[in-house]
Amino acid sequence: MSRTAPTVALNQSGSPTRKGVNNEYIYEEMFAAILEQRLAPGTKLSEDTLGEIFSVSRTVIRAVLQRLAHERIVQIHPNRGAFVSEPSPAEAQEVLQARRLIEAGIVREAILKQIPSDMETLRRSVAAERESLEKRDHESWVRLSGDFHLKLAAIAKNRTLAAYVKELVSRTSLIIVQYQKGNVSPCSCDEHTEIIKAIEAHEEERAVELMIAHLKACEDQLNLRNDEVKVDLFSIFAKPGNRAVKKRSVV
Amino acid sequence: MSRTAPTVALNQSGSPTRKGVNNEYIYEEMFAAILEQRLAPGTKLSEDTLGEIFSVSRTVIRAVLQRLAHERIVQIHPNRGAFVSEPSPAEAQEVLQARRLIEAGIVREAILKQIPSDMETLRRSVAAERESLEKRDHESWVRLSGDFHLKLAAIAKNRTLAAYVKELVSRTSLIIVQYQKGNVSPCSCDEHTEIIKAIEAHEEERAVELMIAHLKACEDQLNLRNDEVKVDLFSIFAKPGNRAVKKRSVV
DNA sequence: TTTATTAATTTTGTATACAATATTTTTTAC
DNA sequence: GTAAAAAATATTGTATACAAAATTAATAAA
Repeated sequence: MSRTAPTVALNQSGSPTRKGVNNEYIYEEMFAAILEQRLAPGTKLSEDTLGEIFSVSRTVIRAVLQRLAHERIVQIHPNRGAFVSEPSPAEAQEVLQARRLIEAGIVREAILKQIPSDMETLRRSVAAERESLEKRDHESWVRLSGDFHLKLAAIAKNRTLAAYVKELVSRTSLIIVQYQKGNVSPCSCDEHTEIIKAIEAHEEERAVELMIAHLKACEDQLNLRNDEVKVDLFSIFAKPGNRAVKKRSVV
Repeated sequence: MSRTAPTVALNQSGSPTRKGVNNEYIYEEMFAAILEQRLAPGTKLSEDTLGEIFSVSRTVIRAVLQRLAHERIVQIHPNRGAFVSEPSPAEAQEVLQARRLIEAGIVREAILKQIPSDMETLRRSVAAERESLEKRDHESWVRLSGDFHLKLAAIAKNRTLAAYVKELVSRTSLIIVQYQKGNVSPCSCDEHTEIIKAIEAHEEERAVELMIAHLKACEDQLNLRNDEVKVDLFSIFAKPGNRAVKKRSVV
């Protein structure tokens, strides 16, 4: 069968849509919305609502949510729906530990595989990061700060490891939203610059140490003691024989 | 609304099925079928056929295929369907490189986190592996050989890294099916045993070196030169002015 | 009023229907 | 008989309908 022009259909909003093109767009939109903190951790992601927003059926939304769930950005509770992930302190430590291991390997490989233009790409990334920091544009900074690590991973020419880094960087963003103590440390750009220099100079051990220290610093800026989390109000107020406090219900 | 017994529906095969329980079962079945080589790389996974086999609609099958695709066991070609992955030589090298990096880290962490019963678990795993090897049960051996790495990853108590190892071990199975040169090396069990001993003795550098050597040995047993792959028959038979050979068509 | 039970509503899980694309078969021209 | 074109068939992508479960609202009992 010969076709001169692709057949198109109209969805309910009237905009033309070819088969199978919405999916990726919707994924990118939701991914960005979560990472840029327009959707806070814990937010319910209703299939119907999202379907309305993007003018597609729940079928498409469900596929996107499942993909995000596999990347750990979204958590699906069976029969209850999808929610923006709320990583636990233990999970946060796991993610940072995984990053130290994998990104140390990325640094070593990047030193071997680098070509001059690669380092130029990294420097531009840091420049954009510094700019957003000066503009106090926190949302951009979070994204660009992660971007450096993604670009570095790309240089190592291992798509499998790069995919893991992408996932881990995304999860780190969610972790930072939940557990960052005070304000953002402005030193991150300088640390990135130091890493670039070490890679460029083929100083392998130094580059690796800088990367590990950088990620440790990130973890140190988090408040991972589960203080406000899981405060058991019952055990605080319940005194023996205190009839004013009702018995603990099954929750 | 109070329920004394869960409501059940009957699917077309007449077996009772509660909402949302099929999914995981079907995933496990398909995962096992691929890893045990009952489904060869390249096999088309038709949604309709699989739906018939498991007595569910394409909706459920599609979700499972998407999950397998995200784990790189299955490859989805848009509008053409899902196929059992056929990893390229480049992808094979990527996967083995990623394993060396991540499993080296797993070994270091396992040395720190291990409790005596862990090493017993690993020894039992190797014993099962040796048994399947003696019985010439190749399918069991492939599975059990990977199982050792999964159990080791579990000891390191990092679920994120363990999930990556699971994915990489699965992909390695597919790679072995495609690229293993001769017969299986019977030394794998011994290498696993040596790794256990080194971990138990807290000999960190030796344990790491053994693991890396083990995975390098695995890679060395593969024929990753793309010889029979992409043989261009046209360039072999086409001689200038040879009218007996038809012109190359677009393939 | 408060708590437990029941009903109503909402939302997810799955099957099915239809549309878009790919594949196969048939037809037609040479 | 071969090759190209067209029709027929099959398969995937998406919307929708209905079922199952969860959530919320309403009612009844204490």
